[in-house]
Amino acid sequence: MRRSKADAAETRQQILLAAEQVFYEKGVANASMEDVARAAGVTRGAIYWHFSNRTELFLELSRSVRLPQEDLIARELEAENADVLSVLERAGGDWLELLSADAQRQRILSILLRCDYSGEFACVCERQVDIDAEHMRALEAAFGKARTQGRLAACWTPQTAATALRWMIKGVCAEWLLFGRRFDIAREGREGLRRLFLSFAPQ
Amino acid sequence: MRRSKADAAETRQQILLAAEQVFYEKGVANASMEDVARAAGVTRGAIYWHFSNRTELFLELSRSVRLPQEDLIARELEAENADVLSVLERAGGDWLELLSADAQRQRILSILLRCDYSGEFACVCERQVDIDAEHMRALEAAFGKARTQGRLAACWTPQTAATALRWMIKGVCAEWLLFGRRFDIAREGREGLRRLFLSFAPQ
DNA sequence: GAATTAACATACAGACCTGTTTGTATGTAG
DNA sequence: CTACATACAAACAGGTCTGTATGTTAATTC
Repeated sequence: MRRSKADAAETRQQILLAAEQVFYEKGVANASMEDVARAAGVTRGAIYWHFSNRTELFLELSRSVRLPQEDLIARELEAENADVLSVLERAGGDWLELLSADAQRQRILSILLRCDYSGEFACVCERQVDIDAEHMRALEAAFGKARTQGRLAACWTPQTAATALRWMIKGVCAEWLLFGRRFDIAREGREGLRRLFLSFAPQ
Repeated sequence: MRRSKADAAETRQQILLAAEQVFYEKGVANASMEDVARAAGVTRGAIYWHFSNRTELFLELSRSVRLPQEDLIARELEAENADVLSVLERAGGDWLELLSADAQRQRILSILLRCDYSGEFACVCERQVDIDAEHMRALEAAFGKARTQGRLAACWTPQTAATALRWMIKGVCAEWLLFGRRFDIAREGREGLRRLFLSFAPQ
């Protein structure tokens, strides 16, 4: 029962969706390929046709979400001469709000956070680390620009400011996603960012 | 070959030490009991004698480390009328320094961070959440005291300050432990705390 | 000092789960 | 229209890991 090319693409997408659901519920390591297959309405054969193994399926899944990094970078770059800090603050807040409204993004981020990267999934982790490093460079550049504009308080360096921002966003995401989403991440996140950026500003 | 009570206790300790090593290297889910047994110089029989299953072994291991919470609380409580904020800042910094010098603590925290708590290990996670909640109450109380002393800037509430502090410590620990310990956590951690607590202070 | 029992080692049954292979029906190119 | 490649399903082979049951020896107990 050969399907057409378009059918196959849809099957692949179904598998990714199912993997997202199942990995989210059982964790990447605990979910069997059979679980994923059943959720996708296919057999393991289909999965192994489209993906060579679980790790690659996971890798592909991780590629399908934009992390805060990428969005933040995009926002920051488009603001040439504007007030870099307020752009960054708004971009961070917007991203948190986007996250709070997008269940799929929440699931994928949860999977990435809850996963144990030691062993077979190390390569997935490495990719995250790479993205992270690039993001840090961009953030530091942005804070450097703020510094030359005289908009960064003396007690912060571009590096420490970027680090603090990164820690806060990572912290709030982890807190919210891993422990039952027990607060309003958009509101409290923006509030946290507001206070942090207040301390970034001179005086 | 029945051993004496003292011998048995030592065996148990050896198993815990081995579990720490193996779980750290392979992750809790990926390590087999056989791995742990071999590292401890016993057989799986010994492990199953002392611990009913892997989850309980893991739980016991998690009990053997003091998290930042507990130490911070202790420090904070002993400071009755002193400057709460500087006590908290120093306690946080001290704890990070302690962590940076204690390889065992690093390993256990790494295990706890990297572990996937969905499924069988949910109970371990719950314990962490409970400790966390209690810690937050204590921290909020401390910041509340600072507020009544007029030492907390108007833009912070006890709750938001406690949250920010928690996020920062969690963030720096996760960053350092999970991604190759690529910076001086004691120094940069203290620096981050310093800046955060500067923004806590009035003016 | 016999009986008991604690502290393991060893052996075993069986549950998964993975990766592969084989089969097959159907698009699709020539 | 035929030959082949594609997109799977189904069956298979093998390994690993867990939990338990049972054996064994030496501490304790009385």
